[in-house]
Amino acid sequence: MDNLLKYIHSLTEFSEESWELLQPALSKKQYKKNEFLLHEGHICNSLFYIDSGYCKSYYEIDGAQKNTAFFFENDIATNINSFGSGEKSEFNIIACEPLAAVIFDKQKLFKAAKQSNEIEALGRNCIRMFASKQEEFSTLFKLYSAQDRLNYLEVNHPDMVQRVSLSQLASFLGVARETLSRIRKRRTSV
Amino acid sequence: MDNLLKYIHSLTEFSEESWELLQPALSKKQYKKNEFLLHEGHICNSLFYIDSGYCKSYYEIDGAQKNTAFFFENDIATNINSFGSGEKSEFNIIACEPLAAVIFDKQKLFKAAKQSNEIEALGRNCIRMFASKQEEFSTLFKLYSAQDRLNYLEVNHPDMVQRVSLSQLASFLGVARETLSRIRKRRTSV
DNA sequence: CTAATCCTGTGACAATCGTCACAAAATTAT
DNA sequence: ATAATTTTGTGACGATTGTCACAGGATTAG
Repeated sequence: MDNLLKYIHSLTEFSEESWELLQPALSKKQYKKNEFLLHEGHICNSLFYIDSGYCKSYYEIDGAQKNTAFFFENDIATNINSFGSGEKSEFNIIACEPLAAVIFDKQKLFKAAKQSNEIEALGRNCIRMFASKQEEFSTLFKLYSAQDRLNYLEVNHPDMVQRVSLSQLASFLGVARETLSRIRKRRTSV
Repeated sequence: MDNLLKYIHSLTEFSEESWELLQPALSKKQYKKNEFLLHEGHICNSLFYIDSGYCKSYYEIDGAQKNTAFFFENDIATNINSFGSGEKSEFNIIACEPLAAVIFDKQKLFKAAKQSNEIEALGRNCIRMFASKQEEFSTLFKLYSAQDRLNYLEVNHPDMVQRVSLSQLASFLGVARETLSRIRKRRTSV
């Protein structure tokens, strides 16, 4: 829980009392590689704080996996729409490596938030961070070419480029596997 | 303010008392066409509830406008990252038509939120809606081709396709103006 | 260690897209 | 109403991308 506490302190003011109040909403869980954190068709009632390892969200379309996000250490993974609205998730979240997460239970989190403004503020900040991240990646597609998007990731999210395989990165960047391979070749030779 | 009140009620429980408490944070403003709601380089300290008309956010890159979002009646427009973090905005928000907005002032909104859990919840819901929307459009690029993205907009956001000109829509869909014109031609002839 | 599986690179070719250029159509301003 | 401006359509052409196919390399499972 040490990493989580540090993470929380980096986001917002947080007293020891709030931390105690938050405990009932938290649980640790280990996932094996390829184990699901969230299944398509299920309702997302959790926020997943990633303590170690990483996971991805993906849609299954015509039998192919289309990756829409990667979540690493100190990220919060969730389906923000399903979590907020209670609707079924249209995508999956799956561990890409052995993964350790701290799970925030929605109901218990809301109960705790009512008892502490700091917990309330924490929740708001998590959602805001999530929104900023979505905006960032959404903007990439409108401003840049596929090649520029790869550049951007290499500069701003080098960890992602290093840890995620080319095949996995391709759908995230909105191009075919082969195209990403050729882009990389063009880039390195220049 | 009638529309705003309806909008709030559609999102969350909201007592008359909360409504009264919220008033000091609100102000109405009319914008002319091409007037800025938010300027690049400025800090975003407002949420803009769009009462009538519509606006867009865009980056200015190499002298060209790259549109990243459109906000219509009953939408909240803002730079969620700048609003939350206090950093300068990297993009502009500009009225595309004569526009009437209700502006939420950040400082006063936070003050009001401390006095009412319902206002607090409203703020959280607005951010969540914003995050969902970003996620929706971000996903489009990873799952679909340019043609499919246009299809999606026509089905799920017909108002946008109707009200926004082709040139404006193009950068939002991540393609050149000419390409969008040809995609539309292909589509209608099939 | 060996076999099976997965990942990456690459060739070929057609489809799509970006860019430049210009004309027609639509909209806006005076 | 007329002129000015903006928006849209389209041709040409080169660049980029998707798709199919296959081979070599890396990784994983047993």
